[in-house]
Amino acid sequence: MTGNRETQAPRRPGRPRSVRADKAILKATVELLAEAGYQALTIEGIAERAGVGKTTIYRRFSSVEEILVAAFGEMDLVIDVPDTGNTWEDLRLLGQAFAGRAATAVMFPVMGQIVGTALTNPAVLDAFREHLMKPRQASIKAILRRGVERGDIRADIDVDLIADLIPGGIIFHKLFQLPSDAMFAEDYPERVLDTIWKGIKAE
Amino acid sequence: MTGNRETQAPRRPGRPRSVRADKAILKATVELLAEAGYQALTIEGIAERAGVGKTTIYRRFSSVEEILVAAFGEMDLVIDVPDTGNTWEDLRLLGQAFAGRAATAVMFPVMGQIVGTALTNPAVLDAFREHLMKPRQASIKAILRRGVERGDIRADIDVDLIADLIPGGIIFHKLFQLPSDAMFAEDYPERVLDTIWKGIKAE
DNA sequence: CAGTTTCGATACTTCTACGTATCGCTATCT
DNA sequence: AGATAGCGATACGTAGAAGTATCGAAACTG
Repeated sequence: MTGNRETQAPRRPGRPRSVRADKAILKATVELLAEAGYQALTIEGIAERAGVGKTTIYRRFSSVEEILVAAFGEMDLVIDVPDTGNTWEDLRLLGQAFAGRAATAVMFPVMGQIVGTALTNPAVLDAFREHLMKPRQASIKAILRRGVERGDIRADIDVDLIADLIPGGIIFHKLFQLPSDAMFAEDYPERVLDTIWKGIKAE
Repeated sequence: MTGNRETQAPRRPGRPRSVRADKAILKATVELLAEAGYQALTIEGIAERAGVGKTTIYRRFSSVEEILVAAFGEMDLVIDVPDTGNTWEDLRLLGQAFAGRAATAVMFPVMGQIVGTALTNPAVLDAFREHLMKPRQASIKAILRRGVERGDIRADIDVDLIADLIPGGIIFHKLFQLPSDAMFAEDYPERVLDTIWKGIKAE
């Protein structure tokens, strides 16, 4: 068997691309984004931070947006879904984790800027949604479905919609209700949950 | 009475600032933002569009962000609150108007970019929130309070929270659930409302 | 009318990032 | 060993916008 060159490893001649550089580029991109925001994302800045030549980046990507899409693509994060046996409590824990992480960081402005780029480059937002948001919503859905099975939650609810409503209410509050420098009230996620709960609980 | 120079009209000598230029600058800024997004907002671009010299802008503002804050400050928009006599129907109309306007325009990316600037300049987001978002939420609150008075809605609900939840659920869905190029399902605001309604209706 | 300030226009310097080219070196294939 | 392609580094030209300076004209005050 000699003819496996095209199927598995095309193996062009010459020095292979550095896997180390691959990783350094994506890592530097994410770090810069988290620390300094979207506007700090320049090819030159990424190259410097990654300890990599600009050429090395241009050989792989042709724009910052392409790098971001690739970085998000490797991020499929795993959310550990709480399972206390109590559906309400599971949702509360998830909501609080969500709010806590969000309140801390540069996360929200960055999310805003990602949404902002959708005007010229939808791919970035699409990748963000697919790899960063979907897993979070999937964990909410998992809890909701479990609640339905247990009989805690009515079977006729729209799981997808509830999974929008919980994080949506929390995020919207932070973005467009609270002053920029304010934190969440500690019990806010719980209050959101309380209101929604009345609309979805069984009986 | 001779000494009113400081209280009313300081009236410096020389040619007065052109009110026409004032308006043209703010108008051009808002139009550029709506048509081309935040990144198109440059002093030079605004000056050209407003038919005004750069000097004229720098005499009034020292950054694009300052112009934006001023522009938002003049925008206190009046939302006409529907009053059909039916609380649920009032909310549905408002939600649909909201979603309709949002689906059309550059509105969301722009909102995203405004949120994004909060990282370096909270004043812009604060002005946006104060003058653009608050009036919308005020109209939701007005409907909710009327509903409570009518006895359609339970008296112990958290009006502020519900006023976050309705637009929050709708916006979040558009931003982080739908693919970039997708429109709202026509009945989405209504479905959001249905779910929340179960948690707030009287009896 | 004299004095003052703003007007729009234009020119100018500075800065930042882009994208390309070139360097000597290195890693891998045949 | 020789060919090939990637490596980091550096230098370069280009482009867009920032911010400043200067101009003659215009709009007010006293």
